[in-house]
Amino acid sequence: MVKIKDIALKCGVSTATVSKALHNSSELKEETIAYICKTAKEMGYIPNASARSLKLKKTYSIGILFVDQTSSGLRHEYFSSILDSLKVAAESKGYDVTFISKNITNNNMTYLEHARYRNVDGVVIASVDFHDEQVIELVNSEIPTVTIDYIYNNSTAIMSDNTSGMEKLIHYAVSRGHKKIAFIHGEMTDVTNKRLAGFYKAMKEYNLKVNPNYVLEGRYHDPKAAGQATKKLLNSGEEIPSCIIYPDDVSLIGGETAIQQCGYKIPDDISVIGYDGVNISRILRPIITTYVQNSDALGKLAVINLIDRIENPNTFTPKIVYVEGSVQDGETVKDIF
Amino acid sequence: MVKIKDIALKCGVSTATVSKALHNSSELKEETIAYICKTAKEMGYIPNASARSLKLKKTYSIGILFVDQTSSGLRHEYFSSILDSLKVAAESKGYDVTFISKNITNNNMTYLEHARYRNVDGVVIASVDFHDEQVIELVNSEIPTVTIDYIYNNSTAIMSDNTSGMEKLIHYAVSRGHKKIAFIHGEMTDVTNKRLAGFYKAMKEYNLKVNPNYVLEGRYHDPKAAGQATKKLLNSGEEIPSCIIYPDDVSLIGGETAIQQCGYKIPDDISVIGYDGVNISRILRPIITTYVQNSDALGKLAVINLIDRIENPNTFTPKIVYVEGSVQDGETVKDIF
DNA sequence: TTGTATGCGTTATCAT
DNA sequence: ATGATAACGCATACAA
Repeated sequence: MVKIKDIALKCGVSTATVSKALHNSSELKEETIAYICKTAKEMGYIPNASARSLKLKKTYSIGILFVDQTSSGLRHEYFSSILDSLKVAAESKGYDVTFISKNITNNNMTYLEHARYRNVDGVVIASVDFHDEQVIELVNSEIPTVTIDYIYNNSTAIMSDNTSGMEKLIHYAVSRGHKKIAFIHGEMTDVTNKRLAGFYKAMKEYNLKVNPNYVLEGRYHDPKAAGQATKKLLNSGEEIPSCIIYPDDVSLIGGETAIQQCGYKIPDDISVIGYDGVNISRILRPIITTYVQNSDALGKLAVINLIDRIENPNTFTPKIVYVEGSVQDGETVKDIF
Repeated sequence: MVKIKDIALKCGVSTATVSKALHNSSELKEETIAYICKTAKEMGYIPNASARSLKLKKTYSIGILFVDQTSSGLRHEYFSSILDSLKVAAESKGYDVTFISKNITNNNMTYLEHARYRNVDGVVIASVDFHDEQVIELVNSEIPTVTIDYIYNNSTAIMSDNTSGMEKLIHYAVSRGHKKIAFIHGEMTDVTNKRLAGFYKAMKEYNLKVNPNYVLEGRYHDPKAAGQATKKLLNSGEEIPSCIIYPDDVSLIGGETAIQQCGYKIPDDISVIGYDGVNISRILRPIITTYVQNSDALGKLAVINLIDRIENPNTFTPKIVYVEGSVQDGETVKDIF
């Protein structure tokens, strides 16, 4: 690998001059810069990030924290598309992306230790257990962080607006004439709480009574759980709802199967609504009526805000950025008037 | 950040001794090591990867190269699950994972330049245009590489065995009594060529004639293209096939819609077979009969082989590792005897 | 306008 | 068994 010293030798100047030339320093004569840069390119010079980082205490790389449990968040389209947009945004700003995890080497580092070890300039935290002590430690550290879908009081948060998302769905369902709306939600996480809040709030706005038996717990990305909850709902002896909202599009598919097994037709007898707006929701027939989360914007905004904080630490104050999605007008909700 | 010097000061020894202690050098007295390591931990010492890398010319990090076009490979479950398993395997070996791309900083680096800049110890190449000059440059460089689903003659390749995958599918279809088998394949890539080879080979083995009109081109992950090809097939005036094989599970869904629109029932009139075995294939009803690619094994093997090459450069010779998947016995193929 | 010298944190060689 | 010191490649304060 050719280094600054080599260029200096070839050009008959000092390493300092070369370094300055490569940074387009105004101290140097135009022609010196041109000459040095030209030979540097000819010699195939590539700076050494490690050396630079050691000197500058800055790596131009950001860490990305995805949970590293058995079934990583990466496998969910919502997160993989966040990762993708995040990566693109970071690269366009000159930052590289590195995964942060616990298990680096044998000497079990914490997230914070790992981030320090790699000297990342900041970390985007997504899809983790936000109550994990190690995550909290990281957020409270000197390392700039941005969280996705969770709010700490000292870190910027990019939020897919789950409350307004639910409100929009209820609004949509009501505008189609639905009044008996059931909500099968995911396990009790913060996201779920927000959706529940939106659900109750919107129902109240329309003066619709919420039948307590119409609110059931399923699990995210678990069609079987959704199916079970659906059957429980339909076999309870209670009047059946005209519309069921599911935790996500994948759960919805499990729900659809259960509904059909109970002898009902979609959407003629029962309408169904999903959440996420994953790719498949547009491919299946009937097209799924669902709430499309703007995962592209989430990833991009996370990076923009993180880098802004990194590069302007003085003007920084924690922000909460809400990202709105939109209702996908599919074919699983029937007009009933 | 506490550094070796701080520990040395506190312990009243030299930095050299601390460094040795932290590496469990046999030169040192047991008790010295114990004492130094204890205080190091107490002081919250974390090594500095940049400094270490500068000295050792080794970063304990590997690059991962995904295409960075508009629609990144990351969005396909096949690749995101490869990435996930790859990440887990790398971390368990003490290596971190960094994305390699073109656009780092303004001064458009090539893949190779980027890899050199970050001093990654090796690169896993997946989901790219393998004819891209920059990719070829990287593979031919001094940096160890492992490719996924493509073979260069001087780099280890981890291959999802597309030929035997197709053979297994044909075998499965034939064992169910099918003879009139159509194959809608993806655009003409190397993967497609392998699948075509497997298709023709297996058909020949069973002495089944391939109707040329039964082989059509669709596009990967494009249900619309699959639907069009399906309609072309069914409206050609030709006798309809009893079974259609699609480029992937998502395409299959588009095919199913087309088949139903043409007035046929699945699988009673026409059986369908997918490829990939994505999550959704198990969730939909009917469950998709498909070839499940072992993406976990692919990611893991890529890392294992890459690290092996990194750590044992002398004993290395390029290998080709074939990873077999298995037929998922779904509900979209009918027995016809 | 250019050069000299130093230090970033670590490891390794060679003394002691 | 431990310590002094140089070197890794780069950027910068300061000198010339």
